[in-house]
Amino acid sequence: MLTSRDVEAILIQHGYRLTRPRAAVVDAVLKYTHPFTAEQLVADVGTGKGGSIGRATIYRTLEILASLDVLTRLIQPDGHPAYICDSLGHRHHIVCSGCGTAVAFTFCPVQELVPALARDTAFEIHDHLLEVFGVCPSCQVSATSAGGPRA
Amino acid sequence: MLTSRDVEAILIQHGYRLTRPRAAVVDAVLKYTHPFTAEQLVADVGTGKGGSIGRATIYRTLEILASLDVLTRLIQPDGHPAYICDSLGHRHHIVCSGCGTAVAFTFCPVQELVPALARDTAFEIHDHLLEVFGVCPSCQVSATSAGGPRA
DNA sequence: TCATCAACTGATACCAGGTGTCAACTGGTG
DNA sequence: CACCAGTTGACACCTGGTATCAGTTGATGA
Repeated sequence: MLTSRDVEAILIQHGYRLTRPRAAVVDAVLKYTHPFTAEQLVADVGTGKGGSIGRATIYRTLEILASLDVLTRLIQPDGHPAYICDSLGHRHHIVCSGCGTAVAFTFCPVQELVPALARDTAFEIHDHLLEVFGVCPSCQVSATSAGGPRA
Repeated sequence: MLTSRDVEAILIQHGYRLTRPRAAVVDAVLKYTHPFTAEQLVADVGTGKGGSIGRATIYRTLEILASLDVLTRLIQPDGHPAYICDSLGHRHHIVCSGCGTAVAFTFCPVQELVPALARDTAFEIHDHLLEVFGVCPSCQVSATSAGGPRA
């Protein structure tokens, strides 16, 4: 698990300044256990709340953190982009459509598929996007205890 | 490959009326060989052009067609949603980041992963999202002939 | 400690994509 | 033909994200 020190070190390593607003964004980001949207972060640390960080700054910082692989950008079931911060490296997530909990998994089935896919389609494959959606154990329980799930 | 007749039959089968605007949207949709965005469709058949179909109607019709699996909703490399219409069933796409060409593949590596993932995470897995991005053969050629690719 | 300067910030206006509303219209049915 | 639910199109609105720019901040060297 990353700490704010780690992230700050990464920022500096890459030639970014460590400013107060950035530190605040990093702190907030590390507190999330679920995927969060940019707007959520704006609501949390944006102007008028505990913090007073401008929208633009927050979006810019998210951009930077994502480019440094500190944050992973993922797509929510409703199609909206979200971010999650767990640790470095290539990984995918299962996201609970009930409570939003995300669990990461490092095994990437697409990487195994890439050679065959490249051969079959003659495409040069550069990247991929994979999200899995489902219901986490605790949401399964509450759905059952609530009298059975209903579409 | 689907024809407009097929799609119209599907619509009626599911209790939707076959109206002139819907038929026009279906026709337009079937003409696309590449993934297209809703706004593109609005530009093509929307008010003021050859057609005169309202934005809302186009969005609504896309929604219906996607819910009937006539259209597949996919995510473009820039993160914007797009639609593609090739045929029915579960499938994924490789999208060329140069020209937008999409090639479908029916083999889904995620389905094989689902049991293990469900066991490991205790999630009930319902759905997934998979897009692969790359460069198609003809874009590879033009990149080379244009003096070599550049990051 | 101070001066300098580029990087950074926050406010604001703006833009694009998408949705909600509602009166008018249309197609299917009897 | 009359009726009515489903559908349409115009339009206002909302939301997420971006561009701009004057002012501020932090790192650096003297």
